[in-house]
Amino acid sequence: MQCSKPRWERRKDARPQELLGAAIDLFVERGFAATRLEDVARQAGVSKGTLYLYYTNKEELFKAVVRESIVPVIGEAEVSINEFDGHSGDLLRTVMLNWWRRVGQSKVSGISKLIMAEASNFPELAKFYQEEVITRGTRMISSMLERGVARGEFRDIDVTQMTQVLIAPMMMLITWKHSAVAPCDCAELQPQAFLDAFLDMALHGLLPPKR
Amino acid sequence: MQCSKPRWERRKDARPQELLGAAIDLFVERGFAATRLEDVARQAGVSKGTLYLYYTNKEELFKAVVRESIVPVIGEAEVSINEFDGHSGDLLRTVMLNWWRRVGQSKVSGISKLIMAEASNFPELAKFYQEEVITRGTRMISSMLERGVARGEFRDIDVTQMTQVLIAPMMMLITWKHSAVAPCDCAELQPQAFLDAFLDMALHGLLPPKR
Amino acid sequence: MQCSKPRWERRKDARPQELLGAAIDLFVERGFAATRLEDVARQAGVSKGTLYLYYTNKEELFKAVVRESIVPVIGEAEVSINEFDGHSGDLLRTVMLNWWRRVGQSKVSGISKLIMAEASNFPELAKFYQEEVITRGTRMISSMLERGVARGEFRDIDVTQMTQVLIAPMMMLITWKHSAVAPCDCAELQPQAFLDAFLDMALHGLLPPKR
Amino acid sequence: MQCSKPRWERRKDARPQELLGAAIDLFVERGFAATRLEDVARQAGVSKGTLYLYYTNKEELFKAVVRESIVPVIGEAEVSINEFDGHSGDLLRTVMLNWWRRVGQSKVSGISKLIMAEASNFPELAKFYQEEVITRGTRMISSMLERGVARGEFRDIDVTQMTQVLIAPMMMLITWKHSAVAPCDCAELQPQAFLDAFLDMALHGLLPPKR
DNA sequence: GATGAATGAGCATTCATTCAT
DNA sequence: GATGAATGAATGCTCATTCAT
Repeated sequence: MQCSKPRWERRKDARPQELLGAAIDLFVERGFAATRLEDVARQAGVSKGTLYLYYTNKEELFKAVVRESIVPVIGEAEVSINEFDGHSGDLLRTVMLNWWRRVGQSKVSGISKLIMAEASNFPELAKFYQEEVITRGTRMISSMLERGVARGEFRDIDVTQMTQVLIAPMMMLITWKHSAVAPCDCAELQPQAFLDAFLDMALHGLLPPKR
Repeated sequence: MQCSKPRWERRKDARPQELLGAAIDLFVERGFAATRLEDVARQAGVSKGTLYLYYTNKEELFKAVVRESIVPVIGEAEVSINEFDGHSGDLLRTVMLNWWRRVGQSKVSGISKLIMAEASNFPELAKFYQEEVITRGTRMISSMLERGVARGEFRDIDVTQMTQVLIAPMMMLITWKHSAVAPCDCAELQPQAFLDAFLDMALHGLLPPKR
Repeated sequence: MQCSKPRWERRKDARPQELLGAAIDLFVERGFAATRLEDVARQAGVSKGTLYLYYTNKEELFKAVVRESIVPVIGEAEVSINEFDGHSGDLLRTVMLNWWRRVGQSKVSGISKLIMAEASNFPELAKFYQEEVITRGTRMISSMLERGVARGEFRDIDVTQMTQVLIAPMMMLITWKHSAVAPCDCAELQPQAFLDAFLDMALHGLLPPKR
Repeated sequence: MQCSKPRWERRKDARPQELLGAAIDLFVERGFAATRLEDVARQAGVSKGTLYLYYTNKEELFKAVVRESIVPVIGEAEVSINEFDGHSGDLLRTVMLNWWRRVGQSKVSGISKLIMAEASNFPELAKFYQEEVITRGTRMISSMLERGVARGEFRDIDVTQMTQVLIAPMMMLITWKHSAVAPCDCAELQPQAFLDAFLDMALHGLLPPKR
């Protein structure tokens, strides 16, 4: 189980990773349109031309970043939901806090923000992201709500709308985190406090009426 | 009896409105960076140069759009809050539904979305918007929460965090509306249903514990 | 010998003067190409359109400035040369120092500098200036040299070349005065010292050999 | 046996020279502000974009032209002055005639003229040129005068002023050569005759009084 | 006469993409 | 495979001049 490849060949295999790493950094920092491929190449230590050997254009590079960074997180969450068997409120809280740790706190969250910001100027990206991320993520939240309602742990809510209600603050948190403007006089967002406040309210509001 | 169209028409008084109208349309449709001033001018029926007679550059044009479209709405809301004297939950609901009618449902909402998306690439705009809109809007929500707590109509919450919790879904709704990606399989968001679901949950969660 | 015209009518007569005053200021400060007619009009207290009532375009305005400011000085010098009857060296010194007082020390000198700088981009102006100023001025210097040679007060020099030799430092002084670059480490040119040094050397060099 | 011309040719090493060559031609012909970079590129046989691969902007291109064309001449002159050991009058004559051959007679002289003309509109260029050319050139002339005075070969003159007196006609000659206006009725300047006349007079005037 | 709103050609600079080496 | 030189369309902004009022 050794790695007998010579140095430069290992490097060749590593190229896509290095490029994706540079790409995510810059996309997150500047957005899709404002990121220059020359900067991506330079940061990855290769030439502009090389970048085009691996990704046919800017959009394909971006898609690769999404596949690399976000899609796997969703897969893992789907699995953990299927395996969980406690109270649905706990499940919801766990999944959402986990998502915050894996996505919200990492630079990956910048990709989500960027998509919200720029997707309308790049329809191809919008379509891709919708299919690969949004739809699957939404279905995941909905399934937890349905589980809670079915098990009598949640009120009888409008699942479609409540799904969006639950997603919205998480996405907004991300947006604020990456956006130069935010609704707080203080210099820093306090995401954890925000999440606590939100989940507290939300789970409180989802509980079925006491008999 | 000829009526040859003059090369141009002198419309000094109407021009700013025409230009702002064209500008808001295009800014909302394409974002700040992607909007070409030549297109704004053409849509307003004037030449590129004319636009510069009224606004010194792209950023000033954008600021004028904000002053024209968003700032007044905030002013009105501030007034109506001061005059209200019923239950704070009703006040909150009223103000937020009203904001949705005035901003969310109009193209003005596109400006808010655009700012979240692009502010970090245009620090000057970020600063302007933060001061003119975000800070004032945030203070407005907070004051309603404080009123509710003071009058014993709300639980004793963390006002700062809860303010953000309340703002988040509204902003997210706007973002989705303008974003080409959104967490719904259906073709259309249902903002009204979303708002109902959210306010329902939020006001439910804010109520003080029954004695 | 009163001036019975009403206020606004006197003003109308004064317009050309006001415009020329503003024009010379700005041409001297920024050069021909870089001067904006809008600024000239504003400084003269009129509208852009008005300027075009008096001067058909930028070049004509400039010509008027030259006619107003430089041409008369040459006329006066020609007269005073004809009337002088002392030693030609004294005449030369007198005329050149006088020219420095009338032109070099006033903003008029900026026009000469500007012409040297920009004439090649505006052939029409070059032609005009050559005819109205350069040729006449040159002839004037030459005539003094010829007078000196004829009267045995100067060596038997190449008049054409010496004319240029005498003109050159005066023009250069003007150029430096208006030029942002100059061959002195000190902050200020000392035109008077420069002139003294030059005339000293020149008149010394023009004297006929002592028998 | 076809020989279709490629869309472009890769000439990295030659490009800077080609671009500088085109740049100096056009700067000299039209001045700094009036030279369009697109024309420079076209004359060098490349596209606009290529120019920016080598020079970050118009000012840097201009600085490169100066470094390429004028600065070396000054360096050489400084060396030859240090090595000379005859009469200071001969040194002065030699250096100035040499400068005329190397700068005055070539298109390089156009750059000096251009600077005098436009420096005040481009402060950055003025500063650069002052430091790289004017100051060094001035120091060079002064040092020759000081040498002459110290060795008793020149009168005891005001070196600072005389330095300017000597520089002035040389610069003026250049200005006239490139200026579309000049104090001669004939179509052509006769720089050589002018220089002879001037140096004759100047060196004559610098000699110490005969005992 | 006066005004100033309107025009539109003009220019420096950027950057995704191509392709000869 | 890798390089990076070259391309050229795109865009914000300026200003002399025109002309309806």
